[in-house]
Amino acid sequence: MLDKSFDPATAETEIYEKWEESGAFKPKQDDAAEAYCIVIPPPNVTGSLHMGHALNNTLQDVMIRFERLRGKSVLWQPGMDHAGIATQMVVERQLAADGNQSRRELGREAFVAKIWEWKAKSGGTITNQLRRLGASCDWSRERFTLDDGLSAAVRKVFVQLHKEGLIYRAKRLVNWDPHFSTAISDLEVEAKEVQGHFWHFKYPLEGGETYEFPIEHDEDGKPTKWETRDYISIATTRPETMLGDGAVAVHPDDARYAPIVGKRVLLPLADRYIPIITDEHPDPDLGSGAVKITGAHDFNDYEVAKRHDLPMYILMDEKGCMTASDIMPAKYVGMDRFEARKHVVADIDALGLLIQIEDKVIQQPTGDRSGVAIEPMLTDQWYVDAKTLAAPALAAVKDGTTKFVPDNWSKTYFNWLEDIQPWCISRQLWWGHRIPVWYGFKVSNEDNERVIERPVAVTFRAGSGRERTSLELDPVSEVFVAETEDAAVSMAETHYRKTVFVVSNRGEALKELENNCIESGRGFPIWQDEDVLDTWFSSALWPFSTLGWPDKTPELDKFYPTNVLITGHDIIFFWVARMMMQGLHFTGQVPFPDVYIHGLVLDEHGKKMSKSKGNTIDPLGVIDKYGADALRFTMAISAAHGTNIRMSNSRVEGYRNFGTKLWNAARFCEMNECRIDPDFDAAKLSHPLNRWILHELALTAEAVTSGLEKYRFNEAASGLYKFIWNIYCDWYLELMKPVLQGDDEAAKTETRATAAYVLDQILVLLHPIMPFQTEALWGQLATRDTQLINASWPEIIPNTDATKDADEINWLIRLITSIRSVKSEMNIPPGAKLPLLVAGASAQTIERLARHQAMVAWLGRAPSVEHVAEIPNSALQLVLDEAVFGLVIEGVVDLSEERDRLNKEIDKTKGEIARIEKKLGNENFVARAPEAVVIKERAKLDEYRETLSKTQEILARLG
RNA sequence: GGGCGCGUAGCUCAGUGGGAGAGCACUACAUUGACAUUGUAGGGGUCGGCAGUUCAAUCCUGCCCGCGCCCA
Repeated sequence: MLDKSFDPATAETEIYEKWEESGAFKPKQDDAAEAYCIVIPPPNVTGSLHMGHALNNTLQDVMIRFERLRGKSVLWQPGMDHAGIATQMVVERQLAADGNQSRRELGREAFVAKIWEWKAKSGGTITNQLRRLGASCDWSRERFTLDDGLSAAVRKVFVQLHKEGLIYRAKRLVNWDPHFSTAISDLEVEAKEVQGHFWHFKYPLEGGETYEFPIEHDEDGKPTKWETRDYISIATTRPETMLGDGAVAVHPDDARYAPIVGKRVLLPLADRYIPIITDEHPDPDLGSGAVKITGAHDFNDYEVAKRHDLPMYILMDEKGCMTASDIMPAKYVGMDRFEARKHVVADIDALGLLIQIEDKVIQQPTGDRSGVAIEPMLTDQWYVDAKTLAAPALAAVKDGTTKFVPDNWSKTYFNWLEDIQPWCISRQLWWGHRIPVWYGFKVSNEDNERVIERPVAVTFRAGSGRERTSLELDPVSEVFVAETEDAAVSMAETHYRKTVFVVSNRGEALKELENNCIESGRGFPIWQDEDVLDTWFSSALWPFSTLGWPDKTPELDKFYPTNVLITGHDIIFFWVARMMMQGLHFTGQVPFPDVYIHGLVLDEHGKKMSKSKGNTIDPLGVIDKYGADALRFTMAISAAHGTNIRMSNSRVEGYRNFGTKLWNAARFCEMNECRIDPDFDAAKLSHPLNRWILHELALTAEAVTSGLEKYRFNEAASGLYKFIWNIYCDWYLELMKPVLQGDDEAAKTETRATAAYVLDQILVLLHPIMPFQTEALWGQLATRDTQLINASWPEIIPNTDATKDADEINWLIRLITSIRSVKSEMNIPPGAKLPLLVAGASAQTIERLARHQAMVAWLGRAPSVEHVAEIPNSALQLVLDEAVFGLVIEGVVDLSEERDRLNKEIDKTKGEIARIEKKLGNENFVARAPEAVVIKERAKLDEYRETLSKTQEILARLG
């Protein structure tokens, strides 16, 4: 006997372990079975399950379980990425909290060892949380982006792209995060609106020159009043960068400044002269229309500086502190940039050159992890030629090889890829894939021994004095790009034609040089690039590196390309585009033909959930309270194409109740000895009730199947909800009761078997969305040697002959509903047993009434049915198709109430008739609408007219 | 400024070129046998506004109003 309800807390873990232990999550070993594969969008190793994960993984698991039930050989490939910055941050914080040495004090090797320790202990909590959700990943194949195999793939890709000229080193402006002291990608920068200021400064013209500047204008914009100025007014939101200005720019059409274009101004504080140039960039209507140009610290200015070949002065070190003492007065050196800002403003003011300070809301570029203001910085970094790789990735979506679902997201994808910038892939971190590049000194050609050592061209030096190879423009390095250190050494040896040895960095190499390593015969030192690769560089390979690439593994052969990537739209740039680019380049195939983009999970007020807002809902809390199935069902039924999901406990509670409803239906079946009959044959059913429910089941199975095939999770879920609750529970089980209490043994046997069969199929159909409870029922309702997770998806073809049965049962349902409705409207207790009269019934109705008398008696509370010539006024009357029914009540009918009720019916019917008559009265409609539509309308009109006249007759007879 | 999307019942949201739907909430009634994590019945909407296409528009097109997200 089943318990009164399902207890997720005790059952779910047990069920999950059984699945996993039985090997149910591994792909079926059957060469004939079609392959189906999804790679998980790897969660971050520091991550813990949030609602976005819950949605994302529910949908993946629904597809995985669905296809597994359909008999495919299914692989859901799980794993995590190493999340360079995030992980380093977590461990650094932990070190600090525990009062340990800092990262720098520990040194690279020891620090990385600490991170591995951390990972072993607390990394990957999310994988256990995914188990709570019911995710049926093949955990035996779990991968991590820093695994040996995946790391080898990363190195191979780097080396090959470099050989092909698609990876190169360049000095460009990057987004620099001064907190983490690393470059970050555009996508890791958020524009945050903050209250800032617009500082207006005077830059005096060289030699005290003056010009006439218009200060008043007439209606046509013509200047009417001028003043004499010996300066140009500029405005800036970042005063500290003025120390690195290379010019002042004005728009070429800006007549106000025409007289002074080409002249020079004195840059205050820095005491340099800089030119006034023209460029399209300044907006004449913004501020004074004159813009200071700081090429090394602003993306727009950088472009201007390049166009005009202006000098670019690097003002800050990796921590955002002022440096470069040859450019600026010594007093600023070492100051934090915001401290320097205060001083610069004060000093300008002291010179009498501060015009005004305006309040201004500014879009502050902010590091999404660090939360500090991003500093555009001119540095040497490694870049991927993303534009070249993007071309095939764009084409594959344009020609439909890969489809976005819903399709409108392809536009987002196109917009980004069409305007893609070179992808900066180096990060100044310690946690990640070390860049497989080794450097050595350049040597002169003559003797191939004399090292050419020149000072670096641009002083960008770590505040700590630490050597930073990759950050310096270093034209004196030889570069050896290789997959392994051994390969790099042998490349270098070939190059130098001498022995080569590896040191840890350039400083070490210089020391070796001083110690005459070459002369002594020890050979040439080389050292590896100290930087690591962007985490996304490895994630981009995920769909094939996890399957074993570059080895030709059976898994790669069988499961690549994968079938679908399921993810959120915020990740189109991060994942989808990059996986497409690398997948196409290295395998020649798209990584997935479908990309399903789901919405975001919002809080109940429609706001994005975020820790800082404190409006997050913990999915594990929801699972604890309502069970994983309820959460999953909520996610699935809410996942309509193109919509976000508002999460609230009341919804989850509702779907938990749905689960309980099914549980109790199963319990009812069990109590009534509805057991699976191995010889059950759906085609041989004779009772209309059973033929009808099979028909409804087939329609549902079809709807669920096609819903899931189209990633219309909400349609699949709501189809199941309606069938299970509103058809199977509300009607089938109710209509079944009188059958089971009757004395037709054959009908009882057939009905019991049908009830059990339909319930069994329900469990299969619902399993992808509610795996735990369905598995529990599957195990408890029958003794069997299989788990539901491995059952077979129903292949039911809707029975076209069932229309007659469907009409009949639907008629029965309408009759019972009408009886209940009349009683309710007339304030008669629903339990009151009223004999039923019927007049004008057709042969079919007479037959149906006879056949289903027990059901009418039970659900309609009608102890008897009597055919009469005319329904007397002493009964409540209702019209159903051709027949009129009467409910015999005790005592006298309240005629005025009865008239009101009938009049209401009449008004309703009249409204319908008027609407259809108007339509049919339109000649154009009859002439142009499809014939079927016209016929349908005419038939409806006839029905309504019949109902109307019958109801009017009843009313007339009431007097 | 560019792109995407949204506006349908009190709330949250599906949906469709041809009779406006669900869940929750609400009202009334019911209740010892599958289920109160329930049942039955019911009220409630000019489908944001204006114009156009069409025999027919909540749905297609354009404009407007309001809102959200992404990119610059």
